[in-house]
Amino acid sequence: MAKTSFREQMLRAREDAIVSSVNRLLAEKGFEAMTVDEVAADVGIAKASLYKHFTSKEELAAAAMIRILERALAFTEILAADDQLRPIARLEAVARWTLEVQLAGEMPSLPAQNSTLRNALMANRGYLDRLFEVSDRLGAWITAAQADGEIDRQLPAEVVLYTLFARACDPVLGLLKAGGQHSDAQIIEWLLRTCFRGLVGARA
Amino acid sequence: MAKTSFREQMLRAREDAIVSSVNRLLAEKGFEAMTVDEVAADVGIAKASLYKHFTSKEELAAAAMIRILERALAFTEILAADDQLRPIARLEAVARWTLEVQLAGEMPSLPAQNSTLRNALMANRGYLDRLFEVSDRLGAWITAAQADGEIDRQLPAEVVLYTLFARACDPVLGLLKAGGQHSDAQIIEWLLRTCFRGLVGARA
DNA sequence: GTCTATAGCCAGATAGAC
DNA sequence: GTCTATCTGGCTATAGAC
Repeated sequence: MAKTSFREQMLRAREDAIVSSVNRLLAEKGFEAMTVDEVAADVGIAKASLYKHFTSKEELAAAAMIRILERALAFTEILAADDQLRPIARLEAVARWTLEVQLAGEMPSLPAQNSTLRNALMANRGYLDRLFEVSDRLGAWITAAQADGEIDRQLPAEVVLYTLFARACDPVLGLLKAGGQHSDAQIIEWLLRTCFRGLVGARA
Repeated sequence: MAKTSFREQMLRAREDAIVSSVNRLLAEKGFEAMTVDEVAADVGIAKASLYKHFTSKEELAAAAMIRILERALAFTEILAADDQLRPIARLEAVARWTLEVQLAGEMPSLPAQNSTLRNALMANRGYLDRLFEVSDRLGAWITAAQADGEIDRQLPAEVVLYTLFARACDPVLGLLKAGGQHSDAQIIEWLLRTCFRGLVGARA
């Protein structure tokens, strides 16, 4: 098996620090507004050193996207391990998790259409593999929840899946948070409610 | 009254053409990805001529945002004129209208946080006035619909308003449209359904 | 007010010493 | 692998002739 030298550990730690900075800056300002100089300054190294680890700005962002997808995968593992949970409860838990990540300022926003970032991601096997894996897991829970009658059977699973992804970077959270009038917990409850029960609300 | 010379009519027509191009390009690629050269080429005039009409790229975008808000205002006028419509029906009609505009490729996306565009818009009286006017009208319908029990009373009107604004540029529509599997009408029905009734759907 | 040509700037990427 | 210094290209904005 591969020997992990001290040198390599340091390298990993540094790359981890880089990805953390990128992740935060992506969440804060988005891909276009984030500059590589900023990232370097935030990490505390020279810009040229960044390019020894990642060959382009797009690859930097891709690393952050991959990390958040892996965090999502890890969370779904935890949910999957609890066999008491019904599919709808798992979906709600995932949605809640995405909102919490967003509130923590750690959710990089979805790539805009037709950007250089989107092209890079669509050509990045590591990103796509993880995206598909997350989609597969959620997709299975969605169809199961529809079988239970807990998710609208008239909606294609695709629509439900895309909606959950979109809510993970819903600007509504940022707007409410910026207002400063409400607690984080309250905001999350409202957004979960509008996501699953709609603006109309419960009609039990 | 002000005389509208032929010269001035031509000027208005040209500015109108400019704003149309900007609007379409904003919807297609967003503010950062859109270049002034592109706008000029699309309109068919030189870039320097653009700057005789609008003093900056931000002002170009602001003009497009103002136009879409005025279109929204005009649509609310029509709805307000029909006194048979209940508040919830008006809100649904507005939501449907925003989706139709989005499908037509005419909905400029919401300004990202902390961008130069956001700063410019927040300092633009014409934009803010219209934004507030739209918000006021929708706000009145929202509280009325809540009084009717047709919109969730547990949600602050603010949350409902922000959600409607956010759905006007929901990436889900673009994803479904890009898939090419479904008709425009079908996509709109699904998105309206998830917006008002949530992923859980009707439980009548 | 329209054009061509260009200034000025900024950000992504690289050279080359250590 | 890290640094400083620099290259390069693209974009906003403007000068100046007509």
